[in-house]
Amino acid sequence: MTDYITLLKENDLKATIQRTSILKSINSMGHANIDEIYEDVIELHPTLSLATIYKNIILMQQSNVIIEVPINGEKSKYELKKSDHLHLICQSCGSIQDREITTETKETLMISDFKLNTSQINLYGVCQKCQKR
Amino acid sequence: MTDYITLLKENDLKATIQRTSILKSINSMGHANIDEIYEDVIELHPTLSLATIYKNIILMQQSNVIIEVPINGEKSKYELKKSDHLHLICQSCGSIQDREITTETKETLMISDFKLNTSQINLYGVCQKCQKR
DNA sequence: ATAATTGCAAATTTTTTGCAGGTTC
DNA sequence: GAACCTGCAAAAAATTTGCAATTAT
Repeated sequence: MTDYITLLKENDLKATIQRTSILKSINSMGHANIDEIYEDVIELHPTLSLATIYKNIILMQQSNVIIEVPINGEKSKYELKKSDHLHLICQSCGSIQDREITTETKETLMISDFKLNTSQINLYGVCQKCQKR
Repeated sequence: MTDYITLLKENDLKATIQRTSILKSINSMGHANIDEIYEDVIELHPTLSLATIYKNIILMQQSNVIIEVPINGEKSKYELKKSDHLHLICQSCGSIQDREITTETKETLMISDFKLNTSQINLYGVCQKCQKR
């Protein structure tokens, strides 16, 4: 089980209940936007405020504890920082799946004269489940 | 020179001055968010309202005349629909460059059990100009 | 002539801010 | 104990809506 307290401290953030709750919530959903996090988190902590979520999402993003996943026509979602991966976004059911970015893909994305920092690959389409309907 | 009137009519949208102005504006900037479009467009059409821009961005997106480009930590930008390409986003100066998506890259992104529709590839890093500083 | 579009003002939604009280280290 | 964090309420920013007047076809 991931130790959110350690994760936060390693990044010079105080380990508050609010922060560990937000991280736990994001992790359980995989990818979630502000409202989804809020709805989830107040189940256990009814007094946790939206303002606190906004403030912490910004902070934890700056510390690279979480990553923003902007999505066409929707509010950005957030995920825990993990190794490089791409997103399969189903336009039918909205589900998001992670997939490894292969070394071959990475190689084809090397571009001269551009010092690559992070890549963001979102593939929009129809997931397996929805294809079967 | 692109003919925005034809483009709009082909997509069953009436060719109003407001719409052609918005398209012209997006094209001249390459990529622009709502506010940038507004600032640009009122130079020539001071009465064109923000509400009209919002309404039309949504409409023209639905008709696939323009494409949303969501960007980490910023408001989405919009670009004219063109052939598949990826974005090089400079984290230093904010510039956005288009690059062709090579067939090799496309091949490595074929994923079984996922019916791919559109792909969105944003590479964040430092552009050539900024590297030289 | 008809149906669609515009611009305005108002309403709604989303995000940010300031600060007193509480918590973490 | 010092510095930081929270929750509230209020402020600011972003987006949407309704409608009368105008415009495109």
